[in-house]
Amino acid sequence: MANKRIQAPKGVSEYVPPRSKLFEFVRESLIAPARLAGYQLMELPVFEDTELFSRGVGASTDVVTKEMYTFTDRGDRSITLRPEGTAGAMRAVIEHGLDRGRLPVKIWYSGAYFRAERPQAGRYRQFYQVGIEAIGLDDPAIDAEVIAIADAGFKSIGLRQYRLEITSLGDAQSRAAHRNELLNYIATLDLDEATASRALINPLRLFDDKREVIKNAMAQAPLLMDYLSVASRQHFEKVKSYLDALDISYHLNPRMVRGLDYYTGTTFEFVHDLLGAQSGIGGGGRYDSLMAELGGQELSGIGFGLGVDRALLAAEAEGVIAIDGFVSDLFIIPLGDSAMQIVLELATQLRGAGKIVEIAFGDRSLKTAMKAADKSGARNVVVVGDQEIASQSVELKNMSTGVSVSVTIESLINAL
RNA sequence: GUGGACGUAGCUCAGCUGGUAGAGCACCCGGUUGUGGUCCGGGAUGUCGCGGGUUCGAGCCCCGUCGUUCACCCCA
Repeated sequence: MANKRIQAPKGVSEYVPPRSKLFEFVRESLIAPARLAGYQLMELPVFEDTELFSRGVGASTDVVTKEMYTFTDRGDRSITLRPEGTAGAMRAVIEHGLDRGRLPVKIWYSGAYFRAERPQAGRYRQFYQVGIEAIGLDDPAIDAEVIAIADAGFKSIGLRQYRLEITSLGDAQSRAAHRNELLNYIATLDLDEATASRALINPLRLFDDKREVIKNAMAQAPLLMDYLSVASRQHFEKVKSYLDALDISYHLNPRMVRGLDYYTGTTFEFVHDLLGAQSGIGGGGRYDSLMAELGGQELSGIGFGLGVDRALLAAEAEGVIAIDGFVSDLFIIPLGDSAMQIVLELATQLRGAGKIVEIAFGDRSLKTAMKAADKSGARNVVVVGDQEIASQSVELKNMSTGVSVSVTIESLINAL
């Protein structure tokens, strides 16, 4: 009886050579600007107490109500695979007392997140995000800095065909004032049951509906932007002026809706043109009450999450990155067993000096080994046999020019 | 979760109105004596996603299932 072939779980994204190199490049590029701005790493668990998300992300959100991987562990605890990064980061900040220390707390993180959705292009059940959080400052300048960091990441990959959309969700009083007006307006509409019940949970959702009928119906709906309190309005105006000063272009989108309940004030989203239905490559915003909600100090914060999978897809769609061959510095071909011992040692030495060095294993013919060297993408090749061991020198062959030069084994490192 | 399309060698795909599988690329070996990329010769590879059904006979038809993909939904 043949063994059943085991496949990866449905909808996970995975990266294997040679494309994994692009993934690595994209992930590192996205987070590099945060490092340069003084953000520090936080490495967190991929699973948390379920309550962290129902309280932090919001019990009414789709993410919490129907997309979480929740299970009971052996100690009868309800555990959930993290669907996003901010709640866990806040939990850790509070647990380690960072919110009682020097402010702002500036952290970055990177890793896998989980959502049990139906898979689609750019939407996976396990996906990768990098994110940052800046906690403990209300200064609109840091809103602009956070947005600028995300933008710098995308730009450094070479992405061009994306746009930044921003809005302000205001403070609690702004939203309360608007919510009443909006519900009154929605009450005048003739909606199907599903839409109506969604509207009751979060009326802002209707702004995001893609159906033409709803779009038209919502065209005259009151906008939150027009109900901002004086403080919220001033804050948002400042953020915009800083973005202008940074020469970061943005589109005001007063109808933007975010799926996580904790967002307040400045909120933003990066949308890419070439990605189909799953076009958001990153997003984030300010959260005024999340820290307190999770039992920490009453501090406001702002952060973002950028989709590594989608940024990679976008970069490929734009043709700004492509798989190139693997390149190494040196390929060493040992002839015979005593040569192998020396080569093993030599390779270790060169690698210690930071050189990428591969060895021809398997005792194959020289011709075959040369072919292997060619295919490996090595810039240089040396053969080590009895002659070389006796003379302590090797012919260093440049694979692109075909030219060899004689160098002593000792000085090989300088010749690479 | 709902609906549509798809699932044949590592990859891209072909396979006529059902008669038990092929191409290109890639891969492996060789073209003698210690040097690759071209060329020539040779070679391996698939339980045709999986399970069941119809049939004398199924990669081709039917059902189920798993997966992929696109849209809805949702969002990174």
